[in-house]
Amino acid sequence: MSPAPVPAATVYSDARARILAAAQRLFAESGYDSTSISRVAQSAGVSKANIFHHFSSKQDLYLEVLHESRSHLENLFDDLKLSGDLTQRLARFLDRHLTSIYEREAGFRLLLHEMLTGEQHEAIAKRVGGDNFRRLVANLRAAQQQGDVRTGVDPAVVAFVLVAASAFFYLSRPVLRHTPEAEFADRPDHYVQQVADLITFGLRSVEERS
Amino acid sequence: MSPAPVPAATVYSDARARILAAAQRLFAESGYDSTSISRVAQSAGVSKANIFHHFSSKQDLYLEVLHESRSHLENLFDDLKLSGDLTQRLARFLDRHLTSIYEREAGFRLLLHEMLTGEQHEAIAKRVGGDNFRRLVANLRAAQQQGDVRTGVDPAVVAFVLVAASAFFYLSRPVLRHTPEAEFADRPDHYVQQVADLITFGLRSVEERS
DNA sequence: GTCTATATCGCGATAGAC
DNA sequence: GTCTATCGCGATATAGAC
Repeated sequence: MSPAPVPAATVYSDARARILAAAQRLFAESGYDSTSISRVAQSAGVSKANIFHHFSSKQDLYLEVLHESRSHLENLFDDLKLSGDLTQRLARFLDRHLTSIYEREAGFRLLLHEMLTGEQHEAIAKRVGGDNFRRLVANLRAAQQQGDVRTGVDPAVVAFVLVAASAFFYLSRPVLRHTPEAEFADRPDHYVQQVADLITFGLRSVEERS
Repeated sequence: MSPAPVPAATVYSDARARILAAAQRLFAESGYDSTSISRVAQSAGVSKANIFHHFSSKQDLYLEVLHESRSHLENLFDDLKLSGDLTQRLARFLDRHLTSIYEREAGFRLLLHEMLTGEQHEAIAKRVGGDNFRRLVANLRAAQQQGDVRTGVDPAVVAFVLVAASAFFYLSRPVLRHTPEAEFADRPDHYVQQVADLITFGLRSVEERS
């Protein structure tokens, strides 16, 4: 008996997936308008017409890419609930967050493009910000109620500054590499540790503390 | 005697200036490729051909806009050398920085576009980052040597986090407005004060401090 | 310096063979 | 599902009158 043939319906061409992958890379690099269907086709190894077979329009292709990317960004933030002292917990959070950004660089760049020029702000807030940010704020609020974090600080602001420290580090890095003062540009570990230390202990000299 | 006519050479048309202004606004809103010469012409109230009379190409127009914007961004950071306690100095710095961003919003958006997709990173570092960032780091280093800031923190990292806190706040604001946890999105004063407080004192509860 | 008219190109999208 | 060929349009850029 010959092996049962794979049912025809499941022998999908991978063209669609290759198109999505190529489109994500190119949209992420240069944004929507700067990316032509021709280049996507060339990069994916298919014809232009084939793209319009799988997607009804360029907009449709872009929205599918965006949708896929948003799903992959849903776990962009790690939970902060880790053992150890606060500085190490924050350093670990920042390290994971930065690592996540680089691991999902294309998706993250799409997100930045959308924040700068797009009009999907509500969708981003719901799908990316929503759960991630909510959990992070909740973690900080819990730490505050346990006395690990002093009262008076707004957990949402702290959460945002943590995210900003990683995200803007990614965005600025090419510029920082040409800034002599910013030696930390090539030392993400040092940067992460410094930020965690800064936020945990503050700037004040020890003798000044009340 | 009739009044002396204004010398012809000085009766410049303001078309060039209007083109530059319109181009800056449109490039800032949507980026390079999404902005057509036709729209710039329409917005500036001149013909397409007139734009090519004043500028040799679209690229040339964009580079002139970028050059002009960079000049106006040179004083984006205020000096930190202000009297008062450290928290208030930082709050004031952040407030002025954020105000500068909104006052020069178009130029700042162009900068973000370039950071995300451009290849002018070295020029940005030299013209925008350079002096601004250098002075800020120098201020912090001086405060450190005077004992106002504890040893162990890297002044460059602190400077960067301050900048990131303002810049990423601007970039994220449209998304934050749709994020229930981020009430500070509509309260920049509160946000600025919280960040200054956070960085000066850190997160630790008072009884934990060594 | 400013315009109208036009050239030329590459874009998104479609038609239709295989 | 995939291709070649093509359409129609708007893009950057140019020519030349005023």
